[in-house]
Amino acid sequence: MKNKKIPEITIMRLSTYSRILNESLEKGEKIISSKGISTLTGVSPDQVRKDLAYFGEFGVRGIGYNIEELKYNISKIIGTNRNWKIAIAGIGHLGGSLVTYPGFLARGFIMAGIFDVKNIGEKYGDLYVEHIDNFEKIAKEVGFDLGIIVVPREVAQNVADIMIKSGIKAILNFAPVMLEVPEHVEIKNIDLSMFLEILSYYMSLKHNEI
Amino acid sequence: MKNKKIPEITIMRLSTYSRILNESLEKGEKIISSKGISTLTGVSPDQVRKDLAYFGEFGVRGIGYNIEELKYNISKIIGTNRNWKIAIAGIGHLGGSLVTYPGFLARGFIMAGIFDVKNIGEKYGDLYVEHIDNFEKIAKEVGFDLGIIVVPREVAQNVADIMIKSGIKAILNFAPVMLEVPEHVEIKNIDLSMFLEILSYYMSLKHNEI
DNA sequence: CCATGTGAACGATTTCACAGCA
DNA sequence: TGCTGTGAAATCGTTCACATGG
Repeated sequence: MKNKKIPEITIMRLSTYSRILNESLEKGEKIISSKGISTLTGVSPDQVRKDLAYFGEFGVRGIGYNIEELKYNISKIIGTNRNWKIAIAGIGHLGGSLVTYPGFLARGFIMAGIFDVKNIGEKYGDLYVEHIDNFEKIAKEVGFDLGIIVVPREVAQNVADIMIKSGIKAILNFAPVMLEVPEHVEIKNIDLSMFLEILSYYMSLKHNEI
Repeated sequence: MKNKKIPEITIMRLSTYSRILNESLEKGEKIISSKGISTLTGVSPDQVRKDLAYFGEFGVRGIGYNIEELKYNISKIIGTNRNWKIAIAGIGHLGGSLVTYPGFLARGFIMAGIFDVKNIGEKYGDLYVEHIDNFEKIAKEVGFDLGIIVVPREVAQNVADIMIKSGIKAILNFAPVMLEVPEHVEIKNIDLSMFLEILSYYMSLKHNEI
């Protein structure tokens, strides 16, 4: 129900439900049950219902969920009914690939500015690389909501500070450092190596068991 | 202690500890306390000690942890003391950027094969793009441990099946689908859009509070 | 009858508090 | 004394079981 703190993992699962609802819609389906969602996502039906119950009653007893409606409600919950504007800093290999990452646009995120300290003026999609020193000025014009940091770890905090000063509300950080941000800024750190290391751990575990 | 099931989040934190231990070593430090690790990672000191306690007693009471030693022990735990060989499938923007991702090599992962259905023969680093149809043959020669899937979601399961048939032990999947894999294969799914959606959720939360 | 919504039971993880030892 | 290692308590998340209502 309302007014309870929601675990982040619930939000992650909602994001997954949202994705598979789109796929079901594309297949022309209209109704789905928690069991159906479970099959497509690997999440237990109970869990699916509990996750949704945090936010309201979206289903019909004995029937299931109207897919279109549930999709709409989830997008309202996670905020993807708006079109957040993204600024990305760091156009190395990874950064460059994120600029054109099809998944972002598909979920309603708009790439609205790209920044670096070199290759200024180079074109990506329909944006040109701007110098990071112009971030604040351009942010005033464009109004970025969310920043993605893909710069070397030594300069990541600097870039974060610039973004925050310019009014960015959330940061997705791919640099392997813990960035210091004020209370009112949301931050999510992603270290891609970490995922390989988790797999490494499981592989070692098995190997050592034998 | 030994022989208890370890939560995956503990492994993720070990990976972080490992990273900051490297940084401390580079700065010439020798000893670190759980409090020091806490400062550098944002994990509580209690949590740090509990995480390490799953695997043994690595510290000295009243003193702290020898950094070099702890780093060695963690790398033994998560298996990064070995050099896992990686095959990557899908050399689009994201895939291409992962081939040369500096973080992977830095943590002991070796990019050992790259595969696609087009751009065959193109050079990345010191590897050439091979056709995915030759995966099994090349896997026999090279002995890949771990596969990274960065292909469109429609063909991701196919690619996974090929990798598994060729003896791959773990898969990191960037395609937004739940892949079916046998019990003995480890899989980790990453949907980059999900991270943006989590941030979107927190931004909406705040906006709606006002 | 069927699938949702939800308290209650359970299980897992984190925090607390302190004993143990250099 | 200072910091680790660890049971016990508290918190958090998941699963169970069933009442509810179309």
